[in-house]
Amino acid sequence: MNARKIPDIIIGRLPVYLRALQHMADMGLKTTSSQELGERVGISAAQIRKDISQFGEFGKQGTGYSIEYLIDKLREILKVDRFWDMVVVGAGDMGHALANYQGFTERGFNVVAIFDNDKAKVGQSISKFQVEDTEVMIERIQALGVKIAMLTVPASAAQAVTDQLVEAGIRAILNYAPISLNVPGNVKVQHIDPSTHLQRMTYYL
Amino acid sequence: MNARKIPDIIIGRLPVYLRALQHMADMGLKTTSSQELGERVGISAAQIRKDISQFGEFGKQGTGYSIEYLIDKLREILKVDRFWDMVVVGAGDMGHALANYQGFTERGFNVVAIFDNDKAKVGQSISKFQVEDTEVMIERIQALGVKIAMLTVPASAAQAVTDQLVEAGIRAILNYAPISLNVPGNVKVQHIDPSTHLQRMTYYL
DNA sequence: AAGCACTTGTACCTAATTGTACAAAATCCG
DNA sequence: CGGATTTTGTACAATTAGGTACAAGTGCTT
Repeated sequence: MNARKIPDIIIGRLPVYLRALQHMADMGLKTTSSQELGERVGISAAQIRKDISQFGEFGKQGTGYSIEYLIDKLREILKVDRFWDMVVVGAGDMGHALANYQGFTERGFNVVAIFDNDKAKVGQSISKFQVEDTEVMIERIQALGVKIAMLTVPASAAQAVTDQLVEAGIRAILNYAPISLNVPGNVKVQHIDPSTHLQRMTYYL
Repeated sequence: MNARKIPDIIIGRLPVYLRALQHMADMGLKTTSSQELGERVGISAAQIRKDISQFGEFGKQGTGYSIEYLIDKLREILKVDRFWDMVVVGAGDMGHALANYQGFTERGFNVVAIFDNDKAKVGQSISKFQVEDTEVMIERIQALGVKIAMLTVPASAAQAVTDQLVEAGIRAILNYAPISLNVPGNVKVQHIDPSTHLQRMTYYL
């Protein structure tokens, strides 16, 4: 992997390739081509070759890519060749769903705690966790050394909680609250807002 | 709104602007500028002006934009100046969360039914709905005339269910299953996969 | 062993996207 | 009331992203 600055748009496609490759591996496939992978993910073969070649020459002419090898390389590039601990903030329906979600493990993630500011919810069991009070959130995050948070609080509380998360040392936030968050430049945010995604499609209906 | 082909990347930003504007309106603000809006959503002022100007001259020099007026225009452009009925497919944790979610109403959406293929779940109550059998899904969707679906089934079932949805006349799918879907060109898909979003951030950690 | 089919990685080209800068319009303020 | 200030919309420039095409390597088939 070279140190040249890679565009974020390329980084955004790598997890999609990785997901498709893992699916192919699960089906018992051993090799694939940019052509085949492209058809699966809906991206041109040339685009895929160019994206992958940013990081090295992982393919073989005539044969294509070894699925297992390419998976290893992509996991290394995306730094998911390890486990990342995460906290969930907000123990509503979405917080429950995320805490229960079984799909994180095979993708390199692991929920370690869930917080809420509602005293009625604190102490409740969700999956294998007990909801903890947001009052202890900063110290708990720091003690655990967690760098990733999933935010499922109401929009009205999201920015204040975000500020706390940043203070606690969180470096990546998956934001389910329907509001744009302001964070320092060294903190990454990804937004998941169903309404926003839906509105992007209604334009075409 | 002129008929010139607008790039999808611009369409994707409009819901973000709209969300921020509605937030500002809720706070009682009457006007804003591309500068202020840009700071809120993390996009350059020039970008915002250019995006908005694709659809008309909605601002006023020296003053900026009337928030209420711009909201109206964006809702019209995105076709959310009306209500869109939606179905949820998959009555797991995520299906529950979406069926219970209170945030759709104010953004132009409305869940009307929820389906699952698990007979044990059929008949169960979620929010104000009863889970229906996927066996009747196609006819129900057609009878209701629904065009939008949210897909929360396991990855292994996702493509088969998608094919059914397309057959039923669904034109937009919000896909929560961790797999790329193949659909005809007249059907839009948006993917929401927390692991994918997370992996896009771990690269930078 | 030679020819054929397949496939990568990249050089080159084109298209799309974003940034810069400013004229023109509107408001503000003393 | 007039100059200073704000802000839009857009022309133009720069940058970024994507498409095309092909040399060269690999394996398969006969």
